[in-house]
Formats: sequence, C-alpha cells, structure tokens
Amino acid sequence: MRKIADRIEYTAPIIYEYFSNKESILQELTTKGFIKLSKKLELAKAEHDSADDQLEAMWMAYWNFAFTDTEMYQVMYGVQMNCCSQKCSVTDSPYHSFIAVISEIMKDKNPTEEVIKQKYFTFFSVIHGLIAINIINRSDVSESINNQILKDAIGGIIKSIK
Amino acid sequence: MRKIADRIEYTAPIIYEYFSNKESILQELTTKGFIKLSKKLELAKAEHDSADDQLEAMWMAYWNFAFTDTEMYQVMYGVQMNCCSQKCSVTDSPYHSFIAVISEIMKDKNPTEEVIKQKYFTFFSVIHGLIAINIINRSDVSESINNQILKDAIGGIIKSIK
DNA sequence: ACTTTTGCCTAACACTGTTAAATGATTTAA
DNA sequence: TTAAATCATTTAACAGTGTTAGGCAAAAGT
Repeated sequence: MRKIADRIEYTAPIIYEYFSNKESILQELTTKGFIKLSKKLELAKAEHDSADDQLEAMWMAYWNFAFTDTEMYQVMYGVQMNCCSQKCSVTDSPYHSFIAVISEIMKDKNPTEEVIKQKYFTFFSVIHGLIAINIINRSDVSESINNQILKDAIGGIIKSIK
Repeated sequence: MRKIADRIEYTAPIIYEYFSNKESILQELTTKGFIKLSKKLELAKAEHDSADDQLEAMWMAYWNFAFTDTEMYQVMYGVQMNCCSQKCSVTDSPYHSFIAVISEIMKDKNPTEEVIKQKYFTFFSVIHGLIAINIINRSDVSESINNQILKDAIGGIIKSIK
C-alpha cells in the first residue's frame, strides 16, 4: 500500500478513498486480467473452425497469456509454490521415487534423463493441479473432480509415455 | 510466531533460540512432510509388481496424502490460489468460453453440465499446473517443459473426452 | 463573509517477524 | 561460602505490514 502511495505520489490513506482495501485492488486488477484473457481466448477461437482446433488454440492462447502477462496471471490465480525452488524439484525423495518408476516404464525408449524429468513434471503438474483445485475450492468441486478423473488422468499419461 | 509461543507457553523470542527464523521452521516441517510422503510412496510401490501399476499406485498415494495431510501438503507445496473462491471457477468468462467449446466437442455424448465442468477443471488443472511450475521454477525446467509437452497434454485430454 | 465540503496528510493502531537488552535463577569458580 | 559466569527467559523495542481517525487548509456553496 505504501509503495503504491509512493508511486502515485500520495500517502497511503488516500488509496482508501478509492478502494476499500488491498483485496479489492487485487480484485479489480484480476477482473481486468480476466477481460484481457477472455479477449485473447475469443480471438484464438475465431481463427479455427473445428471445435478440436478451437479448444487447442484456446489453451495455447491461455498458455501464452500466462507468460506474456506473468504478473497478471500470478495475481489472477495466486500462483505460488513455497518450496519449489529447492525441494519439490530435485532434492526431495518423492522426485527420485517417481523418476525411478518412470524410467522403468520408458526403458524401451532409452530416454535421456531430461526427458524423464519432463515426464515427471508433466505428471506432477497434472496431479498437483487437481489437488490444488480440490483443496482450495473444496465445497465447489470436491465431489466433481473425484478419483475417477484422477485415474483417467494418470492412466492417460502412463499410456502416453509408453 | 507469537501464536506458536503462546501454544508452547513461552514468549516469541525463545523460538529464535531453536530456529533462525520462521522460514526455517517451515523448512523443517516440510522436510518431515517429504519423509512421510516418501514412505507412503514406497509402500504403495511395494504393493505392485509392474511399473505401470506401481506408478498409478504411487500417484494415488500421493493424492491421498494431499487430503489426509492437507495442511502439511499446503506447507510443502504452498498451495494457494487467491482468486479461486469466486473468480476462476464460475463467474469468469474464460470459464464460459471453454465450457462452450468443450460442450461442442462432447455433444455426441450428451454430457450433463456437471460432466462438462469436470472436464474443464481437468483441463484447467493440467494447464495451470504446467504454467505454475514454469513460472516458479523458471530457470530449472523452463526449457524442459515446453510447448511440446503442453500440446501433448492438450491433445491427450481432447482425445479422452471425445 | 461564513459555512460546508473536498483533498490530503499526520499520527496512530493492530498486527506481522525479529532483535537487543535486562532480569533473575542456576551453575561454576575461587 | 561467596563471587563470578552462564543460562533461560522476558520485556521492550524496531521495522515492516494493512488500515483508521482526526485535523488542517484550500476550494466551493450560500
């Protein structure tokens, strides 16, 4: 708040003349972000005819938005993972456990360590994403995104790496 | 910190005799969490013979850990999504854009609205998970988890919902 | 001209994490 | 046995958050 005030060359309290609190500033920014994102999505959609292509293009647009407007994306979705800089990437043992099994599954393909790592992260992203949504939106979708979805997802990736 | 101090019936500063700062407490907890999780993973693995089954069982164990030790999981992975309570779930327009196209793709199956919502969240989890990892671990895996993985993931899910 | 409103600031509160200094008890040294 | 040193713990404080209350001076209304 004080930093914002500095930037606009006022003192902190006048911010509260325009916004009821910090949260509502983020809220407002987030809303703008969603509008911008929506436009990109509609644009991507309009460039294709089949629904398949549209959906892929939309998710690609979504992906691109996340990296052209990273700060925005982080505000919108509160992206943050405490540990990841060290722990959940390389140093932890879950990582090594999974890597071992994935290597085993892919052994016919003679994959590089890098490829295996990629696959691990793909897995991790999917599962962690599902978990995060379930933890946060517990009441909203907890029953919807259930074990079946999870198993489908896992099965799908296992198939895809064989 | 003061709450911890209350709980252990000391004052805040003595905590700093045992931990250099708050971060290092979380660090310690996280380490313990990873040890516990690792054990569960190894246990799950040991119950199966084929690598496929092992991997599935491990991810299921991972999933279960996230919900039996939710606070731990949140500390370990910093799960948090600012907006989700309202915005990224139902009220935003990206949601509606995607729902529309997913419905179109699945129209032959006459899916309920609930099913479509599920599929959306599956998509969202996957993509958001990949994005989050890329944003946070930028230097570490940014080149690894690239567009190819993304396209594979999207393609896979599109296939799976047809 | 006098009152009301507006715009803005200073000061402060309650709450974070964190550190320095003081206190008092217990152990050690002489 | 008394003096010194060490230890455990606390109080007080600092700097940093978000936020609110009160005041003051310039502008606007009557």
